[in-house]
Amino acid sequence: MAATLMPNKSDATSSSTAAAGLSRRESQVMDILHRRTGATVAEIMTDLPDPPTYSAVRSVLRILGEKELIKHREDGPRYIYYPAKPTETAREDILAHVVRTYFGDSPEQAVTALLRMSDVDLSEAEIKRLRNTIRRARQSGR
Amino acid sequence: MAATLMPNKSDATSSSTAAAGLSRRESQVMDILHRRTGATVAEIMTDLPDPPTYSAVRSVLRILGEKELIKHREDGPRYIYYPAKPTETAREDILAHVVRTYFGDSPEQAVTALLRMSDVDLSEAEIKRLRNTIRRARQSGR
DNA sequence: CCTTACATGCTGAAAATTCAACAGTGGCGC
DNA sequence: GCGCCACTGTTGAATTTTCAGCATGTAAGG
Repeated sequence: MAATLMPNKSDATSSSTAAAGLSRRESQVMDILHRRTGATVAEIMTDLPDPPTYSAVRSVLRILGEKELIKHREDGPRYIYYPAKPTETAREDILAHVVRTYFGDSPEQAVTALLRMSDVDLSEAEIKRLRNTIRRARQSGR
Repeated sequence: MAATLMPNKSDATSSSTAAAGLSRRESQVMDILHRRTGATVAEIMTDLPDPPTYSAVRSVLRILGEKELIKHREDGPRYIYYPAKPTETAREDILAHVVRTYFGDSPEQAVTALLRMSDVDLSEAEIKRLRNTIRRARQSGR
């Protein structure tokens, strides 16, 4: 049943960094943290679009910390910041958001777009693995 | 000067609404516009997380217009706003961003996550279509 | 023809975000 | 031991974002 993914729960936007209620800079930093699986302030600063000062980055980091969206671990003299929730969790959230927002709640269409977008990069092995995944889904699901 | 000052070559984050340089509200509105394929101010207001006043929405719309991110068409007495660039284009942008940020540049992994996330919703017909898509990619791509 | 309802366009202010300077702390080489 | 360097912690201000009120215009209804 569940024709689509889910009936509209409530909020129109829920977790695509900014859509989740984060400011521009906050989103950018979170993205970097996910992409690098943790990073130092210097690294974050390097990856940021219009590199602000060191202090500016630290301010954003502090706010993200207060919102409990990130944690930090000591690495000798400096800190390494990383998302409080695993990237895996964030993946689901953002995929759900993207599918709902840009693909009319159709995961299949998203998959198709994904494949078409990168087909030249798909190796045979990867395609094979994909087919397995699909087969598995087909068997277990229904 | 720390050795880590690098001119930003092509920004780390670049097109996931907010990551693209939009503010929180701006992102939310753009998302709604994509999701509804055009909407009136009233509709936008309804879908917005913490519904602000009519005027507030219009302000955001005005700014988005100045940035040429949206257009509007007249529908009798009111306007219908819609993204300046087709949703199709936005899809590619955001997918590229998501894949790069959350899936280590691996489209396959994204596809897998997508399938796993929604496998129970995949109908046989859809799976079949998917397999066709994959086969096509395999043949044409390489 | 006049009134009402609802929409847009605009302006100025409140709130939030973004930023930079300054102060404090600990490690490392000299 | 002493100074130097890199880093974190904090505060206050500039900029941007977000918002609401007011003025104006147009179509529908009496």
